[in-house]
Amino acid sequence: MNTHTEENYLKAIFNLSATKGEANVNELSRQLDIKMPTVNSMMKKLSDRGLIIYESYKPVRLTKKGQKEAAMIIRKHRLTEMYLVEKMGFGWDEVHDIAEQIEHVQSPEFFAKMDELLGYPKVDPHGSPIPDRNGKMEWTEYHKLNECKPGDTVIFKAVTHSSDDFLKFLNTRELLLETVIKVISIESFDGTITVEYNKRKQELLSNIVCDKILVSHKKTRSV
Amino acid sequence: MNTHTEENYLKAIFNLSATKGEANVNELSRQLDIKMPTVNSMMKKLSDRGLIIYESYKPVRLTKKGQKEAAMIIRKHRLTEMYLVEKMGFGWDEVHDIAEQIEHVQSPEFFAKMDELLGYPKVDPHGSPIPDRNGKMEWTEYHKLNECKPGDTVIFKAVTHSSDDFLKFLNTRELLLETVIKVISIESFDGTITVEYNKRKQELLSNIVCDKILVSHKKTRSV
DNA sequence: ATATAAAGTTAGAATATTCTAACAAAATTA
DNA sequence: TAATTTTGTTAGAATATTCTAACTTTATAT
Ligand SMILES: [Mn+2]
Ligand SMILES: [Mn+2]
Ligand SMILES: [Mn+2]
Ligand SMILES: [Mn+2]
Repeated sequence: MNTHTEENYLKAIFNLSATKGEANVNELSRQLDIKMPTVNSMMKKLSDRGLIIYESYKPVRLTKKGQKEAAMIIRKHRLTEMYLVEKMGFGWDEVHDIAEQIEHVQSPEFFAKMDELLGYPKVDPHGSPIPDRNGKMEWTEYHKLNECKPGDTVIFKAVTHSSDDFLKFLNTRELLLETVIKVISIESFDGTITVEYNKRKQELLSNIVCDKILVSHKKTRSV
Repeated sequence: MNTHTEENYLKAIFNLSATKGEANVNELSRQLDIKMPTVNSMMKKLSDRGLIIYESYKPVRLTKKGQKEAAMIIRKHRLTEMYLVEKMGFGWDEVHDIAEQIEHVQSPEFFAKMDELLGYPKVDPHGSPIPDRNGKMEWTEYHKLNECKPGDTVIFKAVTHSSDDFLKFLNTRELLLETVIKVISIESFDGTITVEYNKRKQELLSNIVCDKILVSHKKTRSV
């Protein structure tokens, strides 16, 4: 079994890899708030343990084994977040820090029970996919809201960053997952987007905010 | 804040103190499965931190501060056990190991929510009292089943030891908390007790089992 | 192509937690 | 009381995780 610490490194590598397929020491250092030499040592250790591929001066990649173990921690994290929101009544902006701790609990039964009580959810409260027991997860191809065109009607499906502040901001604007959003216009000089949703008209969202919002295009899908 | 490790020591001291009011190094060593010299070092550390009173060759006692902090961990442990049983459907024999881990979660909101969802319970699934937010707990005076006399009719209120094995044994005998038990006879040579409860007649319980069962005498209480 | 900056590494040290071996004190037994 | 057992302590070492300081390699900018 991995220690609490090793699990946090694996998870960070997994998350950084999500976009680029690899993670470098410098980014891990920032992400984990741990100095580079410390990260460097841990990379050697994880490499020795067969969890990552590591060669000096190169970015690290998870091995099959590392991938699987990281996915299981992410799975526990996201199941926990979902449980906290759906079964305990927390807001989506309140669950990350708690899940950050509970993800390390060693008890397959505990997470199996959560999964069951939740009805085997596929996504967490932030729209991120929950890996299944085998570490597989379905990535639906979403678009960033700041890449949509005026006239597009889209559905809010996920956030790419889930800091408390950002989520609380979305709360104040009534912007929840599954909200149908119509893109009205985009300012050419700063990318500010004007949208409509629910009963709100002429709502302004900065480009930075829209960069963190993932949407699917509203289309009638043949079932 | 205390580390995970320090919390486990505090809890062990608290539990051992429950009976004698103090704990010695040797017992702590056995309880925690940590060698005596290690426990000895930790006693110095906890003493330096003002959590216990410690003098060489003497048993340790919790200070006010240590008492309070230990009680808060016990509170989190017992609330968790209650939540797992009442809200997630686990058996009373399945929750200790999970609670042992979740008790270390740092999130007042998380435990406050559990408490609220449970309706502010006073006891855990094993009949042990749950300390309140101030660390106070109500100890009802129960009797051991092996100290009852033939003819007594009592109510099963708590277990003093909650190992999986023991609780599973009680499950197989349909012995749950609140069961009304009638003491029929006690063998003088080995203390084996014959009892009746539910629809079971002439049920035999060893003295060792009865030593771990706490009961209250069934009496009409004026309300 | 240099020079500068950024990223990565090595060396050495600190803290936390644990252990074994050896010794000392206290309690129990004879 | 003296011998023995149990309990407790000290010393010294190992592992895990982290840091700072100094150095090296790679990437970027002039
Ligand atoms: Mn999260
Ligand atoms: Mn974590
Ligand atoms: Mn317990
Ligand atoms: Mn614990």
